[in-house]
Amino acid sequence: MVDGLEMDVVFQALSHRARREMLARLAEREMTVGELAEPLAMSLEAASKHVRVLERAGLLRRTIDGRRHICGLDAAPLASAAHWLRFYERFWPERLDSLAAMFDKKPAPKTGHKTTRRKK
Amino acid sequence: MVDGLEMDVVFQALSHRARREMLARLAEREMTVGELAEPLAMSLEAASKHVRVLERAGLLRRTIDGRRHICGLDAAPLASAAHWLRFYERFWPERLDSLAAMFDKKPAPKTGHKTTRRKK
DNA sequence: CGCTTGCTCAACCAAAAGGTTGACAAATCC
DNA sequence: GGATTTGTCAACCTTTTGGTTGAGCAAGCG
Repeated sequence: MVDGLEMDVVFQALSHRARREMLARLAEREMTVGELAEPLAMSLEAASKHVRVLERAGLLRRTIDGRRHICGLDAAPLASAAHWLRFYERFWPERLDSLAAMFDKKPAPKTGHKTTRRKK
Repeated sequence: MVDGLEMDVVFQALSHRARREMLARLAEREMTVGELAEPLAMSLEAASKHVRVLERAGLLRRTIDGRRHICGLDAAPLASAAHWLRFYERFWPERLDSLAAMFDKKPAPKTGHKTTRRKK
């Protein structure tokens, strides 16, 4: 079971919507910190902190060009994460249909997450 | 780009080593909270909190059997996470060799993460 | 019955996360 | 040179996270 300490920081970086959106946009093209911050409903400094988190996780590489900081995606740590997840493939339905269903469902079948009680 | 709010809670659940270890052990067999807690260097209550975090993320299902709480793996949210990650496949080296290398390297090639400076 | 086991709850705590604002530094523009 | 743009730093605040301990409850066991 491959599971470095690095995983902590990678998964944690992925656990915030704003950071995932940054990665998604970096997948299209390189961007400055300001560009990354622009669509986000927060201060530039807050966005800048998110950039730093991604950088610490190794998901973002920064090139300083004058006063602009140009950010690029580094997906390598995502490969590690995917590799870690792959171990559990055997436990989820292999047909992607049912996976797709998880995203499409209208009111969502109310995933009960009910705590069942065994033969009272 | 599929990216539900649920992702926050899943990735966050995965961001702690103890919780990942719990999942790994649940992949082998169902376990009680006490069993999950046993190998961990923390109080039972602390471990119990981790179990709760996994439960909130939908990664763990609990069945109450008398005084014992029996926990089982639910890998479905991991499928969502894997699906999210797959989008970035195109950005990492497809040969698994290099991925394997990332884990095997002895002193690790000191991933510089150096901030480069453009044509001063 | 009374003790032990398995677990949660409540209170508390320190540290980290996520956000703000104001000041400042360094490039670039005019 | 002066103003503007781009981003960081520092201080501060609130909420969440991760841990502790002590109490308590509900099953099971002798």
